[in-house]
Amino acid sequence: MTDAAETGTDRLDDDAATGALPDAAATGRGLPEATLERLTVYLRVLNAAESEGTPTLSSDVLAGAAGVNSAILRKDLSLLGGSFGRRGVGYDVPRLAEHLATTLGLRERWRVAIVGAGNLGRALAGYAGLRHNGFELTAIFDMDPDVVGRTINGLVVRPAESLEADIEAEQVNMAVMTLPGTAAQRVCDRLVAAGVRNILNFAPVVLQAPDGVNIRKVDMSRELQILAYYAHQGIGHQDAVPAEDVDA
Amino acid sequence: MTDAAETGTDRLDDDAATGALPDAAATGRGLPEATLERLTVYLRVLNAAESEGTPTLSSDVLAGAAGVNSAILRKDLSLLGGSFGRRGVGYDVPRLAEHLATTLGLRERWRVAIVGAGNLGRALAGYAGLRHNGFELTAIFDMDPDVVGRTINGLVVRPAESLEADIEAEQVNMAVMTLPGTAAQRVCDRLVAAGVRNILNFAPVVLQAPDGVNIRKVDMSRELQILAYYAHQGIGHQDAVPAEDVDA
DNA sequence: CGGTGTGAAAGCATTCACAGCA
DNA sequence: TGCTGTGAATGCTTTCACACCG
Repeated sequence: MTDAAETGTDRLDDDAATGALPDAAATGRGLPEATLERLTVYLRVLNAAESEGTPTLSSDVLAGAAGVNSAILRKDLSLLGGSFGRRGVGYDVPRLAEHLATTLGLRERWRVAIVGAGNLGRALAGYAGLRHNGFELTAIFDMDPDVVGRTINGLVVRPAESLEADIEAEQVNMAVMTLPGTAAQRVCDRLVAAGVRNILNFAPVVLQAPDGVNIRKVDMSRELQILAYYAHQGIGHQDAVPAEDVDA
Repeated sequence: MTDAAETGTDRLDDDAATGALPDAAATGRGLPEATLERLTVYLRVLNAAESEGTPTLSSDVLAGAAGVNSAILRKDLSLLGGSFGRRGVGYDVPRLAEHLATTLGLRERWRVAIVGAGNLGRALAGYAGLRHNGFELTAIFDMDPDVVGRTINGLVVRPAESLEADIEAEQVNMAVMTLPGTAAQRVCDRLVAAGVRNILNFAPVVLQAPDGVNIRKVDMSRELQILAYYAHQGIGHQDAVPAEDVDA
């Protein structure tokens, strides 16, 4: 009943509740959510800088490119422990990038299954950001017999029936759910039963799952609605950088 | 240079930086970001309950279905001003739903253009959550001549060249960017120049935009990376409800 | 100097706990 | 009695400001 029943050709939604960890920051493990979100942005900027051969970046420049102020960037990096900057110089780009990637767990091997081969599932299957960073797309499932058997990005879409067996056989340890809200909770239960402990959910539904299962939600209609709110109420929310000249 | 260059068949990414408003809460306008995110979830649950004919919902039940605790739900609703619950009974479902929708600006008419007709753009075009809630999909644009002219969900894909003219002619006031990172900043500039002040960005890029432009970002690779972090570091982040029996 | 790293202060958000109304 | 609405307390996050180093 928690299900807003979004059905149709596509399978969508995005969101990310802000569950804080029990105890966090200062320990080196257990970084604050807010910091984690920024780390992913820093990493992206660093990767871009690295592939351009930029050797170092000051906190001002890096922060500008990431759309945050430099104080919080330095604080974020200080939570990571090691010292990656040199005073008077800046941060060593490759070293910091590597450290961030490791901290985020991107040096592990993530075997990802996509469940739901609609437009959104196909979009994700071809998404470069998935293929990079240690994410290995292993399987795509769908319930629709017309879709099963088709090839997407080199992978044959498999029937939902083989979910459990394939997940175990291929050691899938991360799942992306791109399916209608009506099917989401059932599929989630099956994924969990099959041993998956990490789920990225695009269905517009609040999933119930046992403790120990990591779930994140991406909810596009949430983002649209919040945008509508800011547009409606006095214009002027800014999520982007206020037109400063920033360019790593 | 802030661009991580994600290219390919699809056009993806999701994220949402947490830009707080200047002064917020208590005034009735300017609700905290965190509250806004939850309001959209409450609204979804309320809509579901309403279409099932449930007349009232207690804060415990509503909170459970939304995946939050009841204290924060009551606090969130109290920020809205009006009193929508009756002590000893609960909240009047249709009344509260209507109030939330109005507060979020969903009773305005939003004329939305999608820029980028890849898989992700197509997924969004067919997304029921867009058609509901006052969002009216007005136009879809793409740069690829092979895609221009195709019909998606009843709309013919238009060439990027006509972006400015069409936006003005059809009074588009909200844009969704589902295109590669490499094109994102240029398109954003054009949208802003054409008068669009509300943008939902799926490209994996930090956009620069002048003050007064509302931008939100949805970044899937961010969500994947944060999931990887929790999976890597001691398992156990929970974003879903810890398997309580909640069902509106 | 220029720029990092970090305590201490300020600002937000969440939780508690209870008064008050139906 | 049951459940809302809300001040007060707690706990996070961000910002400030400055010591310290190359």
